[in-house]
Amino acid sequence: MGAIAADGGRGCADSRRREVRSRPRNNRPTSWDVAEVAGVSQSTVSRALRGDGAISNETRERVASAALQLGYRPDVRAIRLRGGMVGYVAVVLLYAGSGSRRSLNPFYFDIASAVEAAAARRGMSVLLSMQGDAASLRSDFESRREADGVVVIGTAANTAAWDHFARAGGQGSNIVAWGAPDDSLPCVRADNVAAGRLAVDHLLGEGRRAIAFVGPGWQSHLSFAQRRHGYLAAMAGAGLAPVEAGVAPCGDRVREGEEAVAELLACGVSFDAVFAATDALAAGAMRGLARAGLSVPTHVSVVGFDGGQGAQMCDPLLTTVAQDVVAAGEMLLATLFDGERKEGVRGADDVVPVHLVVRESSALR
Amino acid sequence: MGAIAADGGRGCADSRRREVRSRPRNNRPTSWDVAEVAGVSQSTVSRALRGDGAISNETRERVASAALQLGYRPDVRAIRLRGGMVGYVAVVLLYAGSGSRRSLNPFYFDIASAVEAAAARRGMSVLLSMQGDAASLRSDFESRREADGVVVIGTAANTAAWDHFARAGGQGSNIVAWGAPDDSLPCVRADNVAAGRLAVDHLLGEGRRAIAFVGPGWQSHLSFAQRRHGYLAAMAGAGLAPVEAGVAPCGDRVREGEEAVAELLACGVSFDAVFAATDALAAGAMRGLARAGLSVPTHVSVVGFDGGQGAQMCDPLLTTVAQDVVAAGEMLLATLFDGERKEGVRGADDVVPVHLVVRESSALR
DNA sequence: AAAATAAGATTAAACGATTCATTCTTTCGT
DNA sequence: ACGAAAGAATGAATCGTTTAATCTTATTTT
Repeated sequence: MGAIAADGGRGCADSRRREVRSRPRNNRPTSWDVAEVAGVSQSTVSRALRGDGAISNETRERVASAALQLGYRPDVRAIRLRGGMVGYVAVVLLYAGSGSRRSLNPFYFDIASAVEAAAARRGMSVLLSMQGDAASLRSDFESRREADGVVVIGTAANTAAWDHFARAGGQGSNIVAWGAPDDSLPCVRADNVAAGRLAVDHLLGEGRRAIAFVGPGWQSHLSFAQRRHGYLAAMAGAGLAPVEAGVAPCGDRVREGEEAVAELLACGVSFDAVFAATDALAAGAMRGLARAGLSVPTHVSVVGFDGGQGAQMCDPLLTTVAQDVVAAGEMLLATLFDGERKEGVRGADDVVPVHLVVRESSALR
Repeated sequence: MGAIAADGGRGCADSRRREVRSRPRNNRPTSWDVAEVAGVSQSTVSRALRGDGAISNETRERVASAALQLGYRPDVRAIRLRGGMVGYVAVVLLYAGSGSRRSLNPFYFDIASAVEAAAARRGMSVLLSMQGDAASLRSDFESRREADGVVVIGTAANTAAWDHFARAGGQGSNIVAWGAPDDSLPCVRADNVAAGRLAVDHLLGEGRRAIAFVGPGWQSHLSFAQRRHGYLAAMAGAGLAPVEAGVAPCGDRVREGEEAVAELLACGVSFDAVFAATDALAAGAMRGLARAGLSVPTHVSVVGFDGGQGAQMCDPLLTTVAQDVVAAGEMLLATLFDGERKEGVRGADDVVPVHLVVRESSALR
């Protein structure tokens, strides 16, 4: 005690520490700087700031104010090195189509954005890969293991890529998909069946009876099949016969919607409403109707599915079954990180809710 | 010393090292494992793999094969902590508008995709941030410094954010912008003046004379000002009077284009063509024309600007001045990484080329 | 009053790479 | 043959945190 009082024991200890850890003052403050200012040890700073062990209130406050004063923020790089987490979620966007005709569904960006928001809530960042082929995935995320988890987004028909992901999932990679063609890997989906029902019920409420489904009819993709199933069930429930316009497996583009409607009209099939499995297909359907001199919604009502920004570029504005993207992002990351994995059986609450957004393409005036 | 020599220096050294660094075999191999297999020191592994110092060919090969055998890949977290480059480009997308009405220009994703392709060519990956406010930027990329460079994309009116970036750039952050409001930080732009000229010349070639400009007219944003300038110059060159429809500063959304045209019509201004500063504005203009019973392109031709996927959701398909996104991505990364920085003066070849894509909205039939 | 206990704070050991300063061999020039 | 220089590999410090293991005191128990 006496000795310490002689020249300030604390100051002495500090200067010694400073010598030991020669500090070149790179640029930003570290927990050592905070410790120096607060007059405590570095580990105390760490514990005080994260509210970890036993710390007196007075010390906690002194540390907090020192940190504030210096503008201290912990360095993620060190935290991650120490803690085992990388802090990255890899988001892989899969193209539809192939070769030079490949394209990305703009809605995927809405999902990616929601994933980023959910990741930010967990203190993580997003590594984006839009090149989307199996090769780039292998080099980026599997072999280097740069991410703590991988979110694959896309309804692509690229079976090679999906096989690859399924294999990676089987080998213990932390992976989850949005819109996988089947259930061979953990997957989050919208409530597609409800979506089909919702669309049909809305159109029935408007007095439509001959409601056509525009979308991939084959078993190629579970999400599409579910939407179709909801549509068929609702039609059957109303005692109406379904009208289907075939689209190529996983077909998801404007042109394909236009061609489907054109084919329907060419065959002389009559209908007064369209439920399209995708907003892009719906936009195409509206083009096809316009080409044939039919007015939306006067002659034909159109309802799409997705609820992204694309629906607002159309004219008339597209009525659509919107997915709750925020919930989707949260659910994807929960599946990746918040336990309850490897369950195999998924409950009904693993499904992202949908709701109808009524705009101009179905509002009879 | 004597003890070590007693039973074989190398073998003993290895076992000693193993003892010292108790290895819990978390999951993936480290450079120490490679060193053990190759029978060299850990630091030699590092130097051998990155081809750094003086290493004999034989050792290099032994290390390489050991690394291959173990499937070793250096851990980014450690490299980062030590202060090296990590191979990440942060891409920040800025919202237009604010609050709950904020939205992202879909074209930004095309740019982001091009940046990713350019980054992949350099062996780098993309860290995406779409939350885009100054706060998240500060926490993500400045204070934490996770990326080797930052690409900011957006024509947002969010001056606080831009100020922040300018300050970050001034403080030595490796940063480049696409579509900054001014030249306060390194920036790559499309050849906006040429774009305005291109659009006007095309419309003149169709026989149009009263060509209206729909876009932000004020000085709010350099890119918009340049497009307007190209328009004005081309009109003056043809001896025609300009027709301008004002849009809010940095206004970039469908609704704003629609309102601008509606206002023009309400004022009794007559015109037979529109050049819009953005595809979204052009889509809005077409909506406004349709509402007024005017047909595109029969009564009025419309030309947009951007050339992203959005232009293909419109009906009729939008004629637009397309930017060479591949060149844009390459140029952004070149500015970030390939020297020639801090020049202040930028030559004409720092401008991304544009070209006209003629589709339905201006093709008189 | 001595010993046991608990609270508060400190030391030091990881985490996994890079890199500078050494050490140990060899080879070469004079 | 001896010192110098080059070549090849090693040791140890470093980056900035977290956290287990200690070390002080102050307080309570017997």
